Amino acid sequence: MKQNISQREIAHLLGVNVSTVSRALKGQPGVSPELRKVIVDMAEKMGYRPNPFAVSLRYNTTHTIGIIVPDIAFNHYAHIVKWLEAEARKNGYLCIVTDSCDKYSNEVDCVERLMNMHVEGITMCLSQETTDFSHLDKLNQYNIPFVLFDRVADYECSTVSVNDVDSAWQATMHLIECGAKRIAFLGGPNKLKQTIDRKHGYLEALREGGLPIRKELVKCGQVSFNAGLSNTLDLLCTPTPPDAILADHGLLSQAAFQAVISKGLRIPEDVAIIGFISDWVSDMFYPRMSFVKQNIREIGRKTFKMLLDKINGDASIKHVVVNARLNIKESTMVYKNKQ
Amino acid sequence: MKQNISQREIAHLLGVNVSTVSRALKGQPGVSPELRKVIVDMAEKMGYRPNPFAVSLRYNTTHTIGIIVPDIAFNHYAHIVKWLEAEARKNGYLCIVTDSCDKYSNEVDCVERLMNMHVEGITMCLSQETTDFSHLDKLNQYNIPFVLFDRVADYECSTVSVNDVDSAWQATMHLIECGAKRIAFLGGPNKLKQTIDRKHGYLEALREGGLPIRKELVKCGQVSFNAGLSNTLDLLCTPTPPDAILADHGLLSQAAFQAVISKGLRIPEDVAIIGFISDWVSDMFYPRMSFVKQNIREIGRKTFKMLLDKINGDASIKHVVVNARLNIKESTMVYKNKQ
DNA sequence: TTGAAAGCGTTACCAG
DNA sequence: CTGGTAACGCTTTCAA
Repeated sequence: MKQNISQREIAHLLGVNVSTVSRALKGQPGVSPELRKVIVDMAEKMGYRPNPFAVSLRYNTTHTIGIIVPDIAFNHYAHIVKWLEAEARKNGYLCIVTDSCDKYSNEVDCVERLMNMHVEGITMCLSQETTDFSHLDKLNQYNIPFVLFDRVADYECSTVSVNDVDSAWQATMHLIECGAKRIAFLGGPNKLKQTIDRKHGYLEALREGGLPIRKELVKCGQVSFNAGLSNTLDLLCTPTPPDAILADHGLLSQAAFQAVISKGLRIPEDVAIIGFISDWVSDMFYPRMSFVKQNIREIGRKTFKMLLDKINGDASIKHVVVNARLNIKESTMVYKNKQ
Repeated sequence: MKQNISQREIAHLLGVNVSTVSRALKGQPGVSPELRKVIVDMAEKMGYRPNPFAVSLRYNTTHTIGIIVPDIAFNHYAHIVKWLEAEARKNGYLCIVTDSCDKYSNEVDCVERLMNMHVEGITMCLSQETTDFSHLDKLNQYNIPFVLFDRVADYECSTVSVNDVDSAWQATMHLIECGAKRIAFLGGPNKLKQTIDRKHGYLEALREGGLPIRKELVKCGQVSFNAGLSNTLDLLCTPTPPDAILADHGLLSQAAFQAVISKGLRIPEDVAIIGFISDWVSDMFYPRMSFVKQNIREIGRKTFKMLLDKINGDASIKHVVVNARLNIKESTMVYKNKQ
């Protein structure tokens, strides 16, 4: 049962000074080759590991970043975390992962805990509730680098996001081309920028496509499976239900799908569906769901890169957009001629 | 732009000693109420945050645990991480999450990095390749507490797992009761204990159910979507294909489902499928997939609890089994009378 | 080439 | 009740 061994102990055992041990182990000049070998061998033998806290204390650096996601169990975010972690590892960083459960209060708490831990930087996806940015102000005050990804906000800071307006526009246009006349938009909270942008793209497409904008076809609410389910059921139970649905988020897409099925309606003949989901999730539906394909790996890589640059002193504010594109599957493959 | 402020600086500003500041901020006795208030107010005003590295250095404790999963992007593991993180937070711990990508070499590296970080404990799900446990030996040597979850091994250490043998037995029995005569087992590597156990349950059930054991219906290989796909296709392309499939892992379940669909076969009429997946994943399939329901939250909670006990000095080795039970959906709802 | 000592921020012990 | 100081493990500067 080994104890943590320190440089001092090695020095003591060898009858040399700690500073010599330090130099030898760090490969710094100023130690004779013979002595160095003796020291290195001893360190090896004793299972020496540098104490990261002593090093951190000295250098004020931790080689650690913080990640905050709304729900680590949801595949979209988990996937991004995977790539963030992969990039972090390549660059010698460890990731402290925290989950806000999509709640603002938790998000604030996560920031607080990560600040207390003195992570070198933070990358986060905002909760759906977040409209107050004082926690981000705090990060700025303390000069802690951070980058927002996926869900960004109207806040002066670096971001990595998806072309929300345009991809929603494309999705809606596609539905129009499929012959849909009554396209519903199933979204998150009205205050969430991601939803605002995607809704904007949707509305623009309706306008350009010459379809009337019907307020009753726009259903925004919580990003949750249950909210998505009941909102979709509401849509379907009106006298003039939608013939197509654009869902703003993976959870809502799944909920919409199930709601439609549960009403005994056919996809895509009765209702076409397109959502913001991953490809492997799309494949699980029957029929497979058309979706807005986001380059998740790229989001992860770009986000980490940007954060690393900031950690290394880049003070500029950048906005990177990782383009998403449509991927058409059976859930929208229909040519309708209604009304 | 605030700098990190130290107790020393506060002491300096107030013309008192650091030790007094320390006592005041820690709420320890031995400071007059008035002075304490002055110090606390000043600390507040200056935005003082204790430096965790100084504290760690002092106490040799980090309030950090390490988590190693085979694939953080896969919902089953991501879900467990969610609950682990939730428990950790409640207890004042942060989680360093690492992803082994189901590779042994990465797993060893993750252990190494977490040890270097001096996490207080590690909880991990082994990679499918892991048959050498020298990295666990190392953890024991250094007296670093750890707990294995989900995938455990024949190694003397604390574990939290699912009743693999029994749940596979139940699943197989269920298929037999549905009238299946040729039940295939789609599993992970033959050396993976999880697969061994589940296969064992499957074979036992066949025996008890009076069905012959057919070697050609047991397909074990990589745990990956592609391996699952090709193995299932192999099964389906034989002259006497299976009429039911038990899949050993979520990825394999999904792969099996798609393989069957892609061959134009009906579920469950031609091939019934049951897998080890989560409920929300089950719901996405059409027809919904019968599954072995694992209590993921309980796995997370029990694992963290056990690790925390170890950190607090409990040296005993415990094996907790979180029971899983069948959840029957449409993918096996059929009564066949074949042959 | 090697040693001695100071310092990073915090806490604990001992004096006053 | 308050101050001084040593200690945690490591690095760096200065001196020998």
